[in-house]
Amino acid sequence: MVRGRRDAAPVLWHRKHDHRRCFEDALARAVSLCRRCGARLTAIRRRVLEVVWQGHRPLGAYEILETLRAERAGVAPPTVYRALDFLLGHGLVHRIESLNAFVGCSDPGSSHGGQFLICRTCGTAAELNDRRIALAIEGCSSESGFHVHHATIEVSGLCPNCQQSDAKVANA
Amino acid sequence: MVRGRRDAAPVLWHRKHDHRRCFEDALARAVSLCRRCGARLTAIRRRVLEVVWQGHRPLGAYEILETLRAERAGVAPPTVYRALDFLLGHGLVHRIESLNAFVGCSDPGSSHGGQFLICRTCGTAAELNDRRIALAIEGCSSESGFHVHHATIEVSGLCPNCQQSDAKVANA
DNA sequence: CACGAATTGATATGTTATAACATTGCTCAT
DNA sequence: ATGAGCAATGTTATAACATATCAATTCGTG
Repeated sequence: MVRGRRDAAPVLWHRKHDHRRCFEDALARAVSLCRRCGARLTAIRRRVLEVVWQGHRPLGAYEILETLRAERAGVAPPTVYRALDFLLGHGLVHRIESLNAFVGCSDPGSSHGGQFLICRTCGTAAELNDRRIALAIEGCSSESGFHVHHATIEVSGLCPNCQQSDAKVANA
Repeated sequence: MVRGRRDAAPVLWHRKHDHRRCFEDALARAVSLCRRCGARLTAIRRRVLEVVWQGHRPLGAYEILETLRAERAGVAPPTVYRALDFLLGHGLVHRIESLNAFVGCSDPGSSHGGQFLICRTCGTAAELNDRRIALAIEGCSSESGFHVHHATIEVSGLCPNCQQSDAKVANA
């Protein structure tokens, strides 16, 4: 449970990153993952996944809804929530509890709780998946006799870019 | 930031625990803490704190509201939310993001993010405050150049009691 | 093609949280 | 004492997030 796989996370802010590329990769992985397990990545589900990925920050369900409504009439909240449930169930997106928002999973296919660094200035969220954190939590929990099912880890703070911006403002 | 102070957490489930006593202690600490920093622990705020502590599991704002309404007429949501904001601001309660609920802080006065073990069967939440977890998160974050402000850590699973109950059911 | 199951549409409603402004009541300088 | 200033609370309305329910449609399969 709560298996971390990478120690060095490919954090969003480390380098300029090709948004289109990362999004297309995610979509391709989703398609192949669904094909393998016989799940139906229908048009709506696929579109919701695209919208979530293109936002590249956690999006609220009603933000997604607005985007869909601009494309086709008559989309209602249940449509979005059902698509999100599907995507959550297949590990293609994560829910950010502290924001009531959703974000694409950067490592679908591997079973893992999400670990997120969320910038409270620019709103971007980087998915971390660090074994040390998972192990620390698993360790403490089992010392208390607690059996872990899922760990929600959401760290709020300042991303590197926004720290710089802050400094500039302070110096001005 | 996110300083853990104890390594061995006094987890709720370790022993039978005197509910009245723990609640009275919490209230006494709150009173003295507010006196020291000049904050006004008014009747409403105090009552909300009592209700939250007596629940001894995370309570939703509207659950608290119902309790208050049974005692005095005309209490509305803002009343509860304002009291909760005050209590959150002074570190007397924590918000559980994954439940949209509130729980008394077992260690007010020390600055700390909350770490919670939440049983998905009985609903109780035990506050942990483990340095190892805090350090792991601080470490990973700073490796990514991220400056931590607040860490939300909410672990869902089975408490010792409910693991036993499950086993009994399975054997029956 | 017809069947059953999964998906989506449509409407209504439940749940959580805050905005906005009026009122009360306390403190403190005069 | 007294009233200006401010913090707290009351009151109403509404925003934001989420789900229940049932009808209609679509899709894969025999």
